[in-house]
Amino acid sequence: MNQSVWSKAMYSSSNICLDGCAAENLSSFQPDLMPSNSDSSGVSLTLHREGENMKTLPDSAYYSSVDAGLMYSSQLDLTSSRGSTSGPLSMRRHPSPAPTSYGHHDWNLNRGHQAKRARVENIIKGMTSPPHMYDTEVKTNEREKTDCMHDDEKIQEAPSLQNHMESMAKSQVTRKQLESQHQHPRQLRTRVTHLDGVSEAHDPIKTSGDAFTDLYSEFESSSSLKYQGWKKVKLMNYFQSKPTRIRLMADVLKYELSRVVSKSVDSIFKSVPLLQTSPYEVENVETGTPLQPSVSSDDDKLRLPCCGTPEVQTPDVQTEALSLVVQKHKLERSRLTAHHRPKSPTFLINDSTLQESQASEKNHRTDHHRALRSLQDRCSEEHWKSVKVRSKVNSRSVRSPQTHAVSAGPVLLESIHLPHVKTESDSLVKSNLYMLNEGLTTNHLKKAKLMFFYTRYPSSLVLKMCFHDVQFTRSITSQLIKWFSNFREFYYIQMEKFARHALIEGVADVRGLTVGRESELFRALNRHYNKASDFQVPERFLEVAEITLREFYVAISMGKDRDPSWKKAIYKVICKLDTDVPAEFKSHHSG
DNA sequence: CACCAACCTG
DNA sequence: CAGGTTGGTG
Repeated sequence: MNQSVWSKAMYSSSNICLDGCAAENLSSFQPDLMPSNSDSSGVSLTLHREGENMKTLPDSAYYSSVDAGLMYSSQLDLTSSRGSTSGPLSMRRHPSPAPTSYGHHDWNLNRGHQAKRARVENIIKGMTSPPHMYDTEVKTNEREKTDCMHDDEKIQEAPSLQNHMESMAKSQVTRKQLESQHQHPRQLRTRVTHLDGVSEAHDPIKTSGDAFTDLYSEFESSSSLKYQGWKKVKLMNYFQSKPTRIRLMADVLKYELSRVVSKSVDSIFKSVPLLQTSPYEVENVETGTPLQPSVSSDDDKLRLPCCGTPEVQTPDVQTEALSLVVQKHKLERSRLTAHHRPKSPTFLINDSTLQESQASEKNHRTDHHRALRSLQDRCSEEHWKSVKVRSKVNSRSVRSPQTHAVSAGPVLLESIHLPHVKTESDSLVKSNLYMLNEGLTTNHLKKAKLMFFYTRYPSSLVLKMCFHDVQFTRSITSQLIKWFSNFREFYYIQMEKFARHALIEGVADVRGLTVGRESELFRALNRHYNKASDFQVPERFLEVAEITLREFYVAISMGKDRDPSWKKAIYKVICKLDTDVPAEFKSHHSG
């Protein structure tokens, strides 16, 4: 067939011409070639490409300009669908203005609540203590609250408990305030009393009559006469013997504490990955199955750094203290906007995850992002479920055991970045993360595989950006490079295999070689790099795969494979088709 | 010599 | 996927 021969010839010159040849030039004559495609129907490797193009190629339009040439017939389709920019990749080109976990959307949505709460808090502040007292008072409360706990509790729960109590106190008082400013003064007052009591009653010495009286008078001065009656009752108690009063307050304190503690414990258990329930789910009402593009955070980067704050046990090679510090203020801010929820040092990871998920959720994440996140969630979870940390494991044996890793783990992509998040008390966390070599975990590996969909030959800079959570020692670097080398190896092996297969099958024209999402080739690749198939593979990858396949096909059909290094020419072509890795993979550090 | 990528092997 | 080897490069 002349047509075939001609097209082959044209194609075979691609290596030479494609670099300099503008895509337009190619596309200009493609229309004439297309009709001949009818003879490709028998090609096993051709699958729905024609039908797919109109719909799936839009994304590639973004890339087409990057790599002029090698577009083959797809160029035609590109032009016809260029107008569409709704593809998932559009995000890449038009990144969200607020890529951090603290997007504007999130911020705006929270502002209202914040403002409200701020107002209420001001009111409450005014009621409970002079403005200048508030901050110190809170701190005092925290210290005192923890003091009255049992030692073991104190050690592990103090930080979270105090946060919890703090937030609970606020939310409770707030709620009361809003609900019944005048209708249930008693309850309100009781609340305030409790709160004050908690802070004051504990320390018999500090709980001097003066302090107490001050609080009451303070409160009273800003209260209406409606409180008078109740106040009398309260004052009677107040004028009881000091021991009695203290006992009373102690009881109140005990009650509050036990209630809060149990609540805290409950929430903690609910949020433990072990129990298949992530705080995220709790908050968002059953995010769904793992594969479902759950809304988890994508600011993986921030996540860990934030989480690990308390007692970070620096693991082997990790040096994450820095990021932890850097991120701390962000955590603080996040806490302000995040819903009041119990926080525990041990589970801060989940917490921050939630924060990010909230933020990201509101950031109009694309399906693409969600897919990425969900995958990460899932794979993270998977690793969290693992039980052993070794420095050199056959990932296969590592991964296999986990099976019902069902619920969407809140840990992110960079949960991966967890190697450093070894909190003292979280033997749970620590022991559930598989560490491969030098701080690289199985999650890092997964991430690397996904990155392969974008870049087959990542530069060291890209690697550093995407794996900013690991210290780039020589071995880490070479390890990552080795991974991609392995990825490529598999990739090219598949390409060669399918190209030869196509030849054997009698495919006479490269145009008959296509790579669609339904093709066996793609399935093989997807199986390898995206086992869970929960990541939306960029359309561009399909194009690159197709190009690669065709390069192999042509080379083999021309007998180039007799040259020992015949593949190198192909590598040279393919390495130019790398595209930027989406921001989600990269560091979110603003620095 | 160091470094990298491909290759080969287990 | 990791180790080791090989070949190319600077």
